[in-house]
Amino acid sequence: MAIQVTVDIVVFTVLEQRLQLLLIQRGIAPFEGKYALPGGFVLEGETLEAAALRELREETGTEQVFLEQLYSFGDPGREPRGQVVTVAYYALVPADKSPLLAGTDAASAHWFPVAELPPLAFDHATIVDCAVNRLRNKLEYTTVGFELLPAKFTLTRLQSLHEAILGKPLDKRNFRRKILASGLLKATKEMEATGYKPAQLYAFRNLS
Amino acid sequence: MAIQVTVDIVVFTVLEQRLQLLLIQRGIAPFEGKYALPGGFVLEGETLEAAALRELREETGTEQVFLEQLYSFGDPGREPRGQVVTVAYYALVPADKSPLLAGTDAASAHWFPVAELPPLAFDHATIVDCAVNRLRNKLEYTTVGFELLPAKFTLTRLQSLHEAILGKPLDKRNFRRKILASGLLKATKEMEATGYKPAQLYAFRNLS
DNA sequence: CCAAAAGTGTTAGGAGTACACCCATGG
DNA sequence: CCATGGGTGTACTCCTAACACTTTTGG
Repeated sequence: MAIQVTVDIVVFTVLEQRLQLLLIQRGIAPFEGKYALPGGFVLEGETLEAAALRELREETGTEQVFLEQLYSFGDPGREPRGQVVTVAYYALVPADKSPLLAGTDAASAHWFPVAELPPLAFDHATIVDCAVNRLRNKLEYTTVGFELLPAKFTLTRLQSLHEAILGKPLDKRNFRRKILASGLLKATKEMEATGYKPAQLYAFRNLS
Repeated sequence: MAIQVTVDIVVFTVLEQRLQLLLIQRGIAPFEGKYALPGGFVLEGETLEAAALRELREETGTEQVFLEQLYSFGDPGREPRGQVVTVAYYALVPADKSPLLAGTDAASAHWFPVAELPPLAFDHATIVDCAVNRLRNKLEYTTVGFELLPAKFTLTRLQSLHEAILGKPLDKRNFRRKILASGLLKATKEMEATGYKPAQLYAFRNLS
């Protein structure tokens, strides 16, 4: 029996000030009842990225997400039914777009904070570790953070997003100085009126 | 026809002050006569890394190398004979161990400076770009540089290695300060006698 | 004594970090 | 007027980058 190729996706969001990811409870053996990453076989004629996007859509209803290849896992024995090489991806979806899950081949899907994951099927715990590390690293030298926010946001919100991903508090003044110095944001003409003192809303300066 | 899985390896060395990589001239169609990366099918029961090491041994006689997974490529059409997902690796071999090639399924294998590569088969030019970028990045925040040198080496040699990989000159005093401050090297009791003023030989402080 | 490569310090600017108070608004 | 979160500046340290001469050896 030949080697088969799948994709698995670690879908991140930040909800309730915590970094969370999407897991699907398996309805069939092996690992029936355990939680696993969304994913499935790559179809012929399909790119790897297209397969990841398709699975994401089929299992979670999510579209228009940031998606990046993570690593490939192919140890014999990682899948009891035969040798399966999986190309892992990670995705970022903003909390306001989290579709909460009109799944088709998912028995049930839920968000779990990365600090409180249930036992995972296959080698998915390894994949998740790899994804969390990648995300934390990339946060420090890229703009991935913006992918998890709505189009307009306050600096406090961006900061608490970073804190949720990194799992540690950041200094408010230093954070603001660094972010503003990067030139990646532009102030909008709007203020966020909720709460007490109104807060400046910023947007990502996508290409100027 | 099912999707198949291969590994391809970008094998780097530094020879004659230049970053070079290993290419094999294909003896069979498709792309007969063109140069390609060493690689081949993953066998059942084999890990991806084991497959890469096996191909490296079979095609180049190289063992005991630094090897790291790079990225996976699976676009339909990248391989005219059918859909093939390849997991790309890159390897570093010190110039003094470069075996210069008692290949078996290689019609002929040669080192090429990365700046002067011939046209490559399949999507191997993309894979090479990806590997060169990764190597240059990793050089700046890891110890991969040491993998390309013999056990004992002078600082000048280490510097010219970095210059060859990065493709730009470095300041001698700043380079030495930074490397020595990292604490990764220890001076040996030996000097390199070749040439004029003898130079201190250093070794990588592997785990202390 | 000359050619060749080894080795060595200082300064200036930028980035990161630590740290505490006033401001605008809604109730 | 008070509770809540928004917003701001300074000082220190460390890293980076620019830059040129002396030393040791072989021939």
